[in-house]
Amino acid sequence: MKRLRKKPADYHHGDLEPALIAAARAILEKEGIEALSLRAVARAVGVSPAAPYHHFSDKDALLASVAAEGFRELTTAMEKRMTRETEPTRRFLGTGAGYVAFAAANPALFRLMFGGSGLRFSTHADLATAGMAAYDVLSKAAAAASAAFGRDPATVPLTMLTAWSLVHGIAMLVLDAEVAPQAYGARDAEALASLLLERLGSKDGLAF
Amino acid sequence: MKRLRKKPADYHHGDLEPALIAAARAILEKEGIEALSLRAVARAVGVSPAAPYHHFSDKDALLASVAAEGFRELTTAMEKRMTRETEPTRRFLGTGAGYVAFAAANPALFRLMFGGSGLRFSTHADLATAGMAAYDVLSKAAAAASAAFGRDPATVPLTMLTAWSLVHGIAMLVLDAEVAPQAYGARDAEALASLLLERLGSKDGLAF
DNA sequence: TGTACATCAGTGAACGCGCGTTCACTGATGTAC
DNA sequence: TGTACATCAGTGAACGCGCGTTCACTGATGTAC
Repeated sequence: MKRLRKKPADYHHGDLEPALIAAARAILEKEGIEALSLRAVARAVGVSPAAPYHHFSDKDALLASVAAEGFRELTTAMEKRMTRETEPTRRFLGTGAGYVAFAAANPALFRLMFGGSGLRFSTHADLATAGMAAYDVLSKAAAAASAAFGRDPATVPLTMLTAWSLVHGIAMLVLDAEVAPQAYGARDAEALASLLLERLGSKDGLAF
Repeated sequence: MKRLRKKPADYHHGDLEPALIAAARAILEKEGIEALSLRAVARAVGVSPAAPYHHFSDKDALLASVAAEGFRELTTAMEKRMTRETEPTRRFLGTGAGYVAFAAANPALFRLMFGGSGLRFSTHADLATAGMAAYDVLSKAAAAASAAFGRDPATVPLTMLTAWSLVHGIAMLVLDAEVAPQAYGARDAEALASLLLERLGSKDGLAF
């Protein structure tokens, strides 16, 4: 059990690491990636500029932690959205909708997660793990949908990649204000993604 | 010795504006967006840090010009790739392949064009125009393909958006190293995009 | 035709700024005895 | 039990840096006469 700290003038913050990550996310969404400096994060938490170095080896490590948290939330967003359905195809569509809903709710974080800064999966194990977990949700849902539809399992990777690309693309385009969901009669990005995915999945819905 | 300066002919650069844009692109691709400062660009061209201000009101204006040039090249990349084909469907597929090929050849520029920094179309008319022109190529090709296939013209916007999202998504994912074309038996990003697009366009190619 | 001169397109120094990171330090805390 | 002390998690000042932008300036150029 953690002992209660006296709130004012506490020399030791107690939960600095998660607090820094949370503050970084807040700055990211409110002021954008270019305002996200280590000093700004420390300032937001009310701590000296050197304090973060007791929890992160450098700025990149903090960014990687923020991105990893993002992937974990993306994973649960997809899972939650998926478990609202029982039919395999609808569950697959649900993961896509969850993906886009997450992106729309966390635009700057989403961009950070997907290469917005120079973060490398290869140098941050935690980030790579979290990324893989998110990938797996999409992948397994695609496999289940494909199987339920009686399709050759060999086609699963391409089906999965098609859906992922579509969903990632629409998320990015809406984030960039390149596409307005309303222009297509959709309430929001998630609805637009569902629309496109359903059209994609329906036989001869898209032949051209 | 004051007399030892550059040869007089060099005092006026003569083509500084395009030279700055070219240098900015080179830095962008070689060193990344975070290395792209106005001073670095001036340095690359061999000009004082204040010189760019005679051609661009501020750093953002230079970035917007670079992005606009990117959109113009994207447009011609799609057009060139499209005109290699005669059949409307294949022409449409060609625009998508051209789109991805451009992204793969100019990753950092592509990211700049699509919201990588905080550039706003609304504040840079030139950029907006160039963006629209690129959009039109894709849009018209989609309409032609749809018509040739005898589909309801009302479905064109969604077909176009589906293809755009797919192509934009696969471009981004390959740029982020999130997806390796080789893992899908494709030579490169362009080949992978063609693969997905063809599968998409073929009747019952993707039902799930 | 030659020239005065306005305009253009550079220079180079300076400005204030916020950044990432390091350093020696110190207050708080947990634990062995 | 009380206490000494190692360890932990902060502080605050300082570092060097490169940035965007401004300023007064000057050399080069084009043109009216």
